[in-house]
Amino acid sequence: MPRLSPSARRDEIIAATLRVAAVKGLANTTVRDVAAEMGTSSGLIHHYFASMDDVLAAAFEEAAAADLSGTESAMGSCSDAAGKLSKFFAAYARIDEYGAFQMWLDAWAEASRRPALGATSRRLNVAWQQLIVTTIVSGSNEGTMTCDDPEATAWRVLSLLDGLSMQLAAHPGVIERSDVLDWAMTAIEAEVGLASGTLQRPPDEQHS
Amino acid sequence: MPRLSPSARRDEIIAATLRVAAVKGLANTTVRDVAAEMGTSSGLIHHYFASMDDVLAAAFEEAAAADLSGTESAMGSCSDAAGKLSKFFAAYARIDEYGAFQMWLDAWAEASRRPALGATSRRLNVAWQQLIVTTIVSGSNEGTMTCDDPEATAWRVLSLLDGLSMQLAAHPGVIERSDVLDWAMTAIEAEVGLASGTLQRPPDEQHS
DNA sequence: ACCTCTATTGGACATACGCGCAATAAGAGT
DNA sequence: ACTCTTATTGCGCGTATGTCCAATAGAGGT
Repeated sequence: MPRLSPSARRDEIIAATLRVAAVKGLANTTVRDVAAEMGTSSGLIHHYFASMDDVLAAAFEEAAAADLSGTESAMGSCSDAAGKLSKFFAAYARIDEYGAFQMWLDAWAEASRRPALGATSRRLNVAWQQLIVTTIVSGSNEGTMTCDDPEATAWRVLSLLDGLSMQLAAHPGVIERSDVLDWAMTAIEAEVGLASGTLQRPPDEQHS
Repeated sequence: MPRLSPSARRDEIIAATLRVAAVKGLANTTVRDVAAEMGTSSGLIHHYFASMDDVLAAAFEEAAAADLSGTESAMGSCSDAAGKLSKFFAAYARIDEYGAFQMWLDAWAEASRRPALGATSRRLNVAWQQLIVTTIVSGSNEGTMTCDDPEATAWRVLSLLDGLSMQLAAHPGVIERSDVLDWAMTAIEAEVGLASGTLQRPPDEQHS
């Protein structure tokens, strides 16, 4: 196999890991799977990562951080706090439609068994929560929102969203995808003192 | 080891599997672990179960069904709907304190990859939701609660509870255990038109 | 007592895993 | 051309897994 620069090879390992994990799940992705996906030897992977735990953590970090920064920049296109929240939910919806939510389920289940993956999962989860917190705070400063405890509200809304999305991913059909967003948006409207229906619901996309 | 009747031995295999799984997690529980826990040989397990998958599915089913029926009977000790809801949350809290929540995380993550486990997980999850639904309906009949859509309310409350508990299990320390129950109970109070604080909060148990 | 059924044993077998390491080869700087 | 660095190989080690099977032992019926 062609000799690559360390950073290019590292990126390719992460990309290959994500391709495998999308099919087999994060927890069931092995060193040999990744090596076969790249068409290289398995030893190469340990030349760049000290352990498989680190590979999985880096891969999860890559995917989740991309989703996070994408959401962050989408929110940046709105100047008002309510508009930012609408963008937040629209971005979240796009992510779990793509099937990326399964990776979060894998990460949460493995968090207590793989230290590096657990630390990454925790950090990114908190980052998502902080996205909501700062928006609520800016809404308070605008005077359009009121909230006693933005930290707690953010955890409640994010956990509601996560819990509902988990049903969507694990038990397809028990609830509707469009309900998930609507319910979560209604919940945060009530939490921050917005009139129900203020936040713009994303169009309900039809799938085959 | 004493020779047992097939049904007794089957039950003991399941019980031993749960004892191990509480510590190592469902996904990481092996045939040898279970055999060692029982003090028997590993071959014995395959005399009763065709595969390890079947053992895990049976164990998960047993544990989740036991938690469910335990909660159901605890709720039966109250005649009023609000009392039943208080019992529901108290029972839920006891379950996730025991560490059984990790098992649900494993089940949700694997649901889309293991059909048997997925079907069991779905069925029991719906049963938990229906526990809330029937209580809300009986509260409506009593005249103590009002709810436009008990099915939707039940999914929202259960998902909030699951989402928050997941943070508790996967990322210890990011939120407080006592907050989880309090937030979920406050949410359902608002959903069914009970005054905030009506439901009895379980005492906050201290751990070492 | 014997016999039959089967619960139970203990280990073999093939496979898979993470990880480490000596050997190889490719590219960059001189 | 020559050297030095290091990306890459290919395989081996130790361990763990699920599954299978011939052999053993214990209990109940006759």
